[in-house]
Amino acid sequence: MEKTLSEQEEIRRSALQEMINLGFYPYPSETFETNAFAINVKSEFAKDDTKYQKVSMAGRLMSKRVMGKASFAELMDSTGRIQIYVSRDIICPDENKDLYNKVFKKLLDIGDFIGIEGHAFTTKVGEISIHVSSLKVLCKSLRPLPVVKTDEEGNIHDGFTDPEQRYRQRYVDLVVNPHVKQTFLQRTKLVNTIRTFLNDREYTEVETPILQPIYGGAAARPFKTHHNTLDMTLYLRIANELYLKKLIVGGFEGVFEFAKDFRNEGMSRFHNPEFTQVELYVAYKDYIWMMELVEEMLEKVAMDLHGTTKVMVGENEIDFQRPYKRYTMFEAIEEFTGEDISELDEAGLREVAKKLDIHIEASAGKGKIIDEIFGEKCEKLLIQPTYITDYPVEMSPLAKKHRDKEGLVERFELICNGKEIANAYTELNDPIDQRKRFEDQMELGARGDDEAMVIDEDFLKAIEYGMPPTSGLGIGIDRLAMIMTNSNSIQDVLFFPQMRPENPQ
RNA sequence: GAUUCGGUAGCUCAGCUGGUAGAGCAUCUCCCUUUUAAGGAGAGGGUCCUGAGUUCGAACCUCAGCCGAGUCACCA
Repeated sequence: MEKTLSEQEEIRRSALQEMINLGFYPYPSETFETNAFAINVKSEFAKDDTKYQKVSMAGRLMSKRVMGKASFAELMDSTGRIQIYVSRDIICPDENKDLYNKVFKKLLDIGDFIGIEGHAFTTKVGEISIHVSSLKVLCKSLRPLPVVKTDEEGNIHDGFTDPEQRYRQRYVDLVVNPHVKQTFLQRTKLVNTIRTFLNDREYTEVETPILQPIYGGAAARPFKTHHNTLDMTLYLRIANELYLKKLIVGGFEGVFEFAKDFRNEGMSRFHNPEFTQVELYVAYKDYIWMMELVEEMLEKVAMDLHGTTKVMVGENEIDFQRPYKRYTMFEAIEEFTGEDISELDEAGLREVAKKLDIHIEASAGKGKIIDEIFGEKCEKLLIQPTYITDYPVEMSPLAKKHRDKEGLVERFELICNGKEIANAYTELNDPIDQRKRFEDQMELGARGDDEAMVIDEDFLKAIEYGMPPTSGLGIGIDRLAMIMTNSNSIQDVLFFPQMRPENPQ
C-alpha cells in the first residue's frame, strides 16, 4: 500500500507540475557545465577579487531568504556552501518575470538542485557570494530535508541528530551534517594510504572468494547460503586467510586484499555483521618483521590523515609514532595484575582468575583462561598502541609454534584505545602440525564450541605442496577508522550499518 | 542477553498531580532589491510507537509488545 503523502510532499508535487506547466522541466538531461567549487571561490576570491568573474556552479539549494525583488540563498556543492544573490531584474531582464516570481520565489524548495551562472562579489556585510545572472532547475526534490541552522555563535539549531534516522537515511545525514562526510572521506583516505603503502612495497592486491564451500581463517559463526545450480551450501567468508596463503603456495611473495568479511554474531558499537579487514601475507618473513611494518604503516596513516602522529580519541591523545611498546602476554598480565602466571598449570590459572574476580567457564582450557585474564585486566587499559605477543597455542590454530617458548605461538595483536586493531602471526607452514591443530579444533567443535574451525582439506593439500615461511597480518579497517576519525561507534564509520527492518510484519 | 533512558507536527523539542495537543524552525497566503538562525502580518498541519487494561476521562497510570540510544556482557 502506498503511504499517503504529507502536506509538504503534496505541495512539492504540485510545485513540480506547475514548473512543468510554465515550461521549466526540472529534470533536464543535458550536461550542466561547471567551472568552480564553493570552497575555492570563497578562499581565492578573498585574496584576488578579479577572479571568478564568470562562474558556473551547481548544487543543492540549502536556504532561501526572499526580500521581495531580491533574494539570498545558499548553494551547497560537494565542497561546501556558498551564498548566492538573486535579483529579479537580473535573471528576468524581459517582461516575463516567471523565473523569479514563480519558479525561484515560490516553486523552488530547500533541497532542489540548481545550476547558476554569475560572478563572485562581496556583500555589504562582507560575505563572499555569487551574483546570479542565470538560473536553471536541475532537480526538484519531493521530500523536505531537515533544515539545520547554525547561528553566529556556532550553535546548531534543529540538528538532525537521532542516530536511528541518521543511519537509516544516511543520504540525508550526509546532506545536512557536513562532519559526516568528512569522516567518510578520512576513511577513504585511510584505505588509500594503506593500499599505496603496500603497493609501494610491490605486494600484489588480489581478490579471493566471498562465497566459500568451507569457511575458515578465524573463529566465528558464518552466514550460510545456497547455490541453486550446484545445489550446495556456501558460506560467506569469515576471513580470507586460507585463500591468501594458497597464493603464497602458488608463488606470490606478497599478497593483500581489502576484504569484506561476514560474521553471524552479536552487534554492538564495535561489531557489524559485515566489516572490512585488510589481510597481508609476505613470504620469508616472521612476526617480528611484521611488527615493524605495521608501525611504519600506522605512523604514515596518522600523518596522512592528521599531519601529525598524535590523534585525539575521546579524552585520550594517542601517538602513533613508532616504535610501539611490546609486551608478551605474560608480561602484560604481570604488569597490570602483579601475577606471574607464566609457569602455572590450569588449576593455578583458575586460582589466579578467582583471586582477580574473573568468572571463568568450567569448560575453558588453559589458553582461554589466560585470554580471559588478559581481556579483563589488561586490554582496556592499553590506550597507546601496544603490541601483545606470544599467545597460547590453543587460541591460534593457524600460527606457528614459538621458536623457543613451549605452549605458545608466534603471534601478536596490536591493542589501541583498549581494543584490538591488528592481529598477526608467523604462519604455520608445517602441514603435519596444521592437520593436528585442525583436529584439535574439530574436537572443540564436537564439544559444542560453535566457533571452532572446521578442517579444510584443500588448504592442507596446498601447504603439503609447501608454503614458504610466511608472516600474515589482519587489520580491522573499521576499528582503525573509528580511532583515526574519533568515532565512538562502528556505525559512524560505515555508510550503511546493518539495522533491523523498519516495519516488522 | 542484562540494565537505564527514550519514541508527541516534516525537523528539534516542551507538555505539571490524569481534564479540549504546544513552541521554534519548515510549509501555505501577503509585504519587503545586500540578507544571513533575515524580518513583519496572518493561516494550515497530529494514528501522542502499537495493543490491551484501569478510569467518567489517558500523551501522562498498569501490563504486553515493537523500535532506538547509552552502559555492561558475549564476540579475535
